[in-house]
Amino acid sequence: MVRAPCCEKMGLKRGPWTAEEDMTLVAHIEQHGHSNWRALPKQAGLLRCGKSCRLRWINYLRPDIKRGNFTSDEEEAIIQLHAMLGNRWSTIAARLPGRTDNEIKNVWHTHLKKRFESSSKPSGQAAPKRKAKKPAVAATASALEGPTSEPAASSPGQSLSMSPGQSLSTSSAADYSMASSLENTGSSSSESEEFQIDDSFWSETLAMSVHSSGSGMETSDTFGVDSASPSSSNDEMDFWVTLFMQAGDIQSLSQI
DNA sequence: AAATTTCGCAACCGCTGTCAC
DNA sequence: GGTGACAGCGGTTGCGAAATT
Repeated sequence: MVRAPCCEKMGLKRGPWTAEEDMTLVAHIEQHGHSNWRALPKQAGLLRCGKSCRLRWINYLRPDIKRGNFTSDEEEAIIQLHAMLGNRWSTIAARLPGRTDNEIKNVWHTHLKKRFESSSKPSGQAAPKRKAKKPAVAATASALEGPTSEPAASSPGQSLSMSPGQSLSTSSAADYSMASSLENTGSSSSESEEFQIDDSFWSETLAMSVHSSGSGMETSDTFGVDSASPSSSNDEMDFWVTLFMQAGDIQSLSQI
């Protein structure tokens, strides 16, 4: 199938977003929503293609995005989920409230992958050559600190930017319990810290997935983060995730 | 202190899936 | 059923900043 380019290259801006562009986009989405990404930049008066606007919103401007370093529990969760799901970053992201697929993908490729690979080797030494240089996204986040910049509220170091009445209102209690489970273990991970996961985290996580699948395949409610996404493949993926999780649970039970 | 190397992150590109006509 | 438009996803890249030499 031949497709037109996602946007006309002529006259459209590329590269890093400015604070003004961010504010324009946020203001427009808050007012009109984002039912049509392709038309949105024109309506908002942005010289960007819809794809770029969507990406910026999803990965950075959404109010429910959790900023700051990944906790060791989150990192462990990513490793576990990646082992089950492979490079299905969006699916993994759906299990980590407030984290984006892009962010998770970056974290994986930058250090989790190395850590995972080195830990899978017999004499592996996960010795990072460098320490983390700064809180995640601090650089660009500062550009957002403006009068109307709602997302600036999600500043680096903030532990959990979403609130129950916010955009995640469609998220289930399970998401929140997972989030709090992740949060409760507290502090951001230091590189020297061995990542260890509280047993209760996985038992909770597995329990909730088993519970949610108890009445069939109604898992989308439980895990869905973005209710706006109409994709039925999400439901299907949830089904498989649940299945994987159950399988893991069953295996672990059978080993007892 | 300067040059070089390495890392982390934001953004882009191209492909696929879904939906409407 | 075929086609085109759109949204979404995953891989990749470019660049700025930090660490190292």
